[in-house]
Amino acid sequence: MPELPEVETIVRGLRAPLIGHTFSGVRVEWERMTQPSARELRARLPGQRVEAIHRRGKYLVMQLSGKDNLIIHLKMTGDLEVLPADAPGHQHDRVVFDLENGNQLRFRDPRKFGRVYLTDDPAWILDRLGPEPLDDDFTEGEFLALFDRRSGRIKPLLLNQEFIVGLGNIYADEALFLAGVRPERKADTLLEAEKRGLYRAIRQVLQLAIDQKGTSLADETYRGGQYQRQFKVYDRREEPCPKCGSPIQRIRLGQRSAHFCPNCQR
DNA sequence: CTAAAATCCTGGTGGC
DNA sequence: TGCCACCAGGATTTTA
Repeated sequence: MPELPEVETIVRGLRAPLIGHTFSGVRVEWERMTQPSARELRARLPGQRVEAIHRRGKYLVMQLSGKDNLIIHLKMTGDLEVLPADAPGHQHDRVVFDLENGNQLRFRDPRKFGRVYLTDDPAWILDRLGPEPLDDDFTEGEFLALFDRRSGRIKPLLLNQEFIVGLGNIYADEALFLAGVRPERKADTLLEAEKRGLYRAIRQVLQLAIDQKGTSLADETYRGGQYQRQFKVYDRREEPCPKCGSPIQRIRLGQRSAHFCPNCQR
């Protein structure tokens, strides 16, 4: 599942092949994945050049020369790659963008959860998002302030992109392990020292994962990252905790799995 | 306002 | 071997 480190890795890889190049067409294989419609994409996208590519949370944002923004969310199983137009296609290619230089940007997504937006006003998509955990100016004090009037359990809260962006099920579990906090703890019961530890843990886990070019899982399209080798708790049910040897537990929390060490996390 | 459940999707898996 | 129920989860929508 592409989370912040995977999207960041993909963004960095797309800059060289895309920036300065111009879209010449688009083919949509699954209508529900684009907004606006495929018809409108075909009318508006051709002729627009990619001027910059950024990441905001788990969204990939391409600034285009025609004042539009092409915004893509990979959700669970999406992946993007640039290939020559005559390279063999893939069964799960859902949206294929033609470029004037003879290449294609291909959005592959077996589960069809991904989304493609074209808009001249990205605010309606991006404005609700919480702070970027790795920004230099995202301070410990700002993180502490996020807990105002928050009473739900900490794990679902970390997954809420309006609270803070970038964490998905993997890195939320890993950050909570590093901070020594149980996923089912109520947010308003965390001590200030625990919140400070969680702030550091989130930034450490995400930065290390970016350094490893993200995580590659067997049932997902995204490949190349190595962070799965660093998992301390995620997908390690009944395996020994790397700190104390206790069996890692897996529970369900907010319709998601949560992994933790019952001894090291309180 | 916040919290939590339901929803969208398909490929892989385990049980029989 | 085939069939089928079930599981994985990011973000939006619905419900409380």
